[in-house]
Formats: sequence, C-alpha cells, structure tokens
Amino acid sequence: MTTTADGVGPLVRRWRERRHRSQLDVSIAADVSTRHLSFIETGRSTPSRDMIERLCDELDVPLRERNAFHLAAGLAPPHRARPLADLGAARVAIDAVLAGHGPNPAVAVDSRWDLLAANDAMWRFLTDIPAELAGPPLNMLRATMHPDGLASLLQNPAQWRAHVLRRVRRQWERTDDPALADLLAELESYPAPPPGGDVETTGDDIAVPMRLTTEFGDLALLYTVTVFGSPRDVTLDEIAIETFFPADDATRRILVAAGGGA
Amino acid sequence: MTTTADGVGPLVRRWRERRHRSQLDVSIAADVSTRHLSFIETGRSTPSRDMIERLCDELDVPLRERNAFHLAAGLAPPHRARPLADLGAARVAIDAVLAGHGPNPAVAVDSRWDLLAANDAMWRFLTDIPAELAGPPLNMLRATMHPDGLASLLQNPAQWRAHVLRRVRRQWERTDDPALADLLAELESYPAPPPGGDVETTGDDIAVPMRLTTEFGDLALLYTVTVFGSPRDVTLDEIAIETFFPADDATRRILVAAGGGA
DNA sequence: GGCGCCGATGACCTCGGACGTCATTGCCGG
DNA sequence: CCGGCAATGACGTCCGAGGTCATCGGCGCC
Repeated sequence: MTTTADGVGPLVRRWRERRHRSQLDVSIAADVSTRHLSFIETGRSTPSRDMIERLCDELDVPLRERNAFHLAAGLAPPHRARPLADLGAARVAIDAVLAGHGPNPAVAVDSRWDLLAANDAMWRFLTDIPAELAGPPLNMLRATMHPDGLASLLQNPAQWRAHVLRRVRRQWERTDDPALADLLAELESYPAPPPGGDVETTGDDIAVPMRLTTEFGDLALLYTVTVFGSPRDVTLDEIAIETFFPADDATRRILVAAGGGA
Repeated sequence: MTTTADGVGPLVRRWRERRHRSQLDVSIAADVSTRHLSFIETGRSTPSRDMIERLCDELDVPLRERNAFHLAAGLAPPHRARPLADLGAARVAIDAVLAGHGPNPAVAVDSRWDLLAANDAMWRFLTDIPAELAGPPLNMLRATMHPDGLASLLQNPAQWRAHVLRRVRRQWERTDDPALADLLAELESYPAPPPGGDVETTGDDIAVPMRLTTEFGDLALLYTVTVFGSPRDVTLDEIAIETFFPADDATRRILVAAGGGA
C-alpha cells in the first residue's frame, strides 16, 4: 500500500540479528514487551515514532538509516532538514553548467522565472530585449510573451502562450505566491495570438517546441526546464535551468556558427 | 522539502479557500464534522490518511499535490507507483532532449540509475563497457564504479566514489527501495580507490568534476543530474537526465571532433 | 440594531490501535 | 530432556482521531 513491500518488521529484525541480540534482550533494554517486539517484527503491529527511536537507539542504528524505519512504518521521515545547497556555493556550478550547454542558449531562473544567470549564447538573444522588459530582474516569461519582447519573433505563439500560462498557473497553485498571481494576470492580459495552426500538441510539458525568426535565420528549438537533483530528491529546489536545444540540424549549425563568431 | 513548515492545517485551509467553500460545506460533502475540520485547519488535530484523501477529493486537490498533505501530516507519502514502462509519451521528448545535448554525452536513467536512453555521444563511451555490466538494464553507477567499467579510466575515482555513494544513500533513505539497498551494498563492496589528492571538494552535489582518460584524450567533464520540471514542481519524477559537460575548451573540442566524426 | 453565515471551541462519547502483563506453545541445539 | 528463543492468545490501559450537541464571537447586510 503506502510503503515498500515489506514493512518495518524485517528492518527491525535485520538490525537486531546483526547485533546478535535476542528479542528478550532488546525488549528489556528498550523497555518494550517481548510480545510487542515480536508483533512489530512479524508485522502484526506497527511501531509508533517513539518506539522506532527507542529500538533504533538500542540497536545502534546510524541516524542516516533511521529514515528508512520511519518510511517503512508509514511515517514521514523526521530527519528532513537537508540543507539546500546555498545559492552562493551553487553559483559557480550553475555558471559552469550554463557554459557547458555549449552553443545552445541556456538560463538559470528562480521560481518566478526571474533571470539569475545566462550563458553567452543566450545573451545574444537577450540583448534585443527592450529596456523596460530587461529588468532587473529580467523575467523570462515576460520577455518571451510580451508583444515588445520575443513574442513578435515566435512562429508558434499560441502554443507557447498555452504552455507558459499552464506552467505559471501550476506553479502558482502550488506555491500560492502572490507575485506569481500578478505575473499570471499580466501574462494573460497580453493580446492573445490568433490560434493559428501552430499548436503541435505534444501533450507533455517536458520539451516544448519553439520556432523563432532571428537575425541568424529561422530556428527550430526545443525548450526544456529542469532542476538539479535525482528523481524524488531535488537538490536545489529554487533554481531551474531552462535550455533551448536545437530541434534540427539546420538550427544546430546556426547555433554553432553564432557561438563560434562570438 | 516541498511542503510548508507548518502542518497540514494551513494547507487544507488554503485549498478550501481557493475553492471558495465554507467549512460547513466541505465537511458535509466529505462526511466530516465541522468541528473536526476546524480542528484540522487550526492544527489542534491531525487528520488520518483516510481523512486527508477524503478532503483532497472534495477539494479537487491534484494528485501530485497530495503528497504534500501527507508529509505535512507526518505520514509517509503514498508511493503512487507509476509504471516505469509507460514513459512512452515522454520517450520522444526525452530522446529529443538527449540528442539536443549535442556533442556532450547524456543519458536518461530511472530512479535506480538504470539506463533508459542515451545519445550518440554517450554511446561512444558505453560501447567499451564489458558485457556483464552492459545489462540490460545497464546501471550507470555500476558501469562507472565497477573496476571493469569506467572506473579504471577515472582520474578522480575517490571523489567520484564519494559522490555516487552519497547520492545512492540519500535516494535510498528517501525511497526505502530494497533494490537501492542492494545497489549501495554492491557499490560499497568494490575496491575503494586510494584516497589520492583528487578530492576537489565542491561541497554541493550539483556539478561533479569527472576527469577521464579515453582513446580521444583526457577529458575534463562536469557531471550533473537533473529532472524535468520547474522549481518545486517536478513534472516527471521518475526519470533523470545525466549530462557530462565539458569543463574546459580542450575537452569541448575533443567532444565536438568525436561527434563530428560519427 | 438585528439577522445569518461562518468559524472556533467546550463537554462528552465511541472506537481502533499501540502497547502492557501473564501464560502457553513450539522450535532447535546440546 | 532441557533451556534459550520466538510466536501468540486473552485481556487490560491509554491515547488520539473523529462524532454530536450546543454555544459564542466576528462580520456583512438590510
């Protein structure tokens, strides 16, 4: 049901046996009845948080491993204070990653899509942004959706708009951030593009096509947003990396050429 | 963590008010006493799993948000085990993103670091993996840490090992996945490299240096793991993208050359 | 001011589950 | 056959989720 296959019982048993202790022994030391210990190990009873800690103390279970006990017992892990990497230290890494994205444009944004950093390739696009949109902070969504921004260069504005609005709305629902409510209202107030045939519905919001007319030529890009971390274990949950990948070889060549010329 | 610091009460209240419902209204619909709803919202009482689900149902809380409710109530998040296989819809997007990573090697892995997809640049490295490590599934961590795998080519094996073990351990603590426990034990059983002076402690695990001796020359890479989604809103939480960025121009040139030659 | 709606709260009840005590049973190695 | 060990049945305690009924104070509205 809620947790992994076997519950907390086998976990307790494993550690007890690893310590070569009998149920009687442990139960006396941890001030538990042998019966209850037996029930816990066989899964007929689920230990409370307090009981888990007492048993783990007695069995010398290292702190890091205790999370598994709580999870297996259906309880939220208590040692949850994992310090998020602080922005200062991450700054170097982020710049390196942005630079590493090579000739592909990439930016780092915060949870409101305000720009934190961008690589050279991206700056080539951003210099065209009119001053009133350039911030700081420069808001990536405003920059791409405002009529004076990149919106006029978009060949699939309807799709872009739909995707951006959906994304902001979800973020707002989740964070309840009033700043996002304002941003959402503002973005919605922009003139909606005619719902042209540009809606290549991809369904998933993982990679969104972005076709752009630029001084370098027409670009077919793929826009993605990612955050640092493994599945279910986000390391830095305040910064996202937005990357524009080339979707075809022509675009790739253009980006490489533009990058080489800089 | 993604939830707010205060308990589940404010969460319930926020969603109820967002839906413009009164306590009386919701309590009738969810078959709860108004008193108890009030207690829950003010934090004087903690809702059970069942109660959380009933309230979330009534308030139309999207599935992905409900984990926050459980966590805030001190309960382990219910593993809504999504079948890994059905990444079909995302498959196209993932392949496109991997290809877009250009001459930089990149792979998609699941939460156990089993390989799901890789781009051409990555395959050039993976073809050297001996058959017994090549799976399927090909486990990226095993492939890089096994003595017969890439480990022998690493110039900073100690740092790599430390990082990988830390990462797996954290993932395991978080998911309590027995497969990860096995993987962890296996990886730890590999001979530890001498703790040479290769430990460029970066502290954060955002971007890890990886220096590699290959047939193409010595590579200075930067290894990062990301998942799709905005800050605090991970869209695909079972798949991670691992990318190896060039950390210097020499490496960049080598990768471009190797990519062009293919 | 009065009237409703809404939310908070006190008194009191039920019920299920964590956990206790006592006693019994069955397994296994010496 | 015996002693250590684990499982379990019967029965009790305690606590917290959650219910019912009633009350009260704040607030918008006629």
